[in-house]
Amino acid sequence: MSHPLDAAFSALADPTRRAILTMLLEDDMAVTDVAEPFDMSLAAISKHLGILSRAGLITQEQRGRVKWCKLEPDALRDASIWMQSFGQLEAVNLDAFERFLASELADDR
Amino acid sequence: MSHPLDAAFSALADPTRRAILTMLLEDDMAVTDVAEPFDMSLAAISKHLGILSRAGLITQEQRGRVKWCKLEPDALRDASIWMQSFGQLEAVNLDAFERFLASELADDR
DNA sequence: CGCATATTCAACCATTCGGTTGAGGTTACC
DNA sequence: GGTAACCTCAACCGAATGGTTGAATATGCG
Repeated sequence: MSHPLDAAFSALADPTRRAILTMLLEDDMAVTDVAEPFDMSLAAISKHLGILSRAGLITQEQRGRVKWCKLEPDALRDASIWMQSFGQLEAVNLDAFERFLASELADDR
Repeated sequence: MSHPLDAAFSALADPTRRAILTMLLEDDMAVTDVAEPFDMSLAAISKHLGILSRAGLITQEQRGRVKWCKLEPDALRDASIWMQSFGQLEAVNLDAFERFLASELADDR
């Protein structure tokens, strides 16, 4: 799973993980509190959090004996942009975009 | 995998499938032509197309002996909307989009 | 110190995933 | 009609996924 989008999208593919992200939208939470509403073991939730963390969708900060989980909304941006490109390319003039890209790459040295 | 978002995101999690979607952005294609640039069997591509189709990201129309694959960009909307709810991802600005695509092309997998 | 709390680790299990191969069913062409 | 082109099906395989349990590791508290 080398590409970062792989990690992001496959992290988002699980409903439990999406629910966790939604919870974190309201506030940062400790692992145990994240686990509370779910009907599965704490260890399972811990794994889910690891996956979200490795995908960059959350960060975890240890403070004392509790580990706080924090949403990292920026990480959703690349994935969001990738998806929106399918809607937007119609609006955007593709030729102009390609010329832009060519000049961008040319300038870049 | 009951929730439609599950299907959409997990379909997007595979780089081969994202590459297929990108190809279909340019034009509708026959299954064999979709498969051509990839270093894997036709049957494997056929499976990928089935997954994309079941996720609603493409539609396939049989015409004669060839089955045409067509991008269904609307299907990305729900997933996109879901992601937008996370924070201040202001509507994608074109600069970010272009930078992203440039880097995407650069690491060319 | 001793015990409870918070979290992860390790081993295991069933299921799904992404690929292969080989056979088969349609459709088009000479 | 025979053959080639297009695509899927079915069976199989190794690896990854999502869950379990029980033990282990820190940290905080009385």
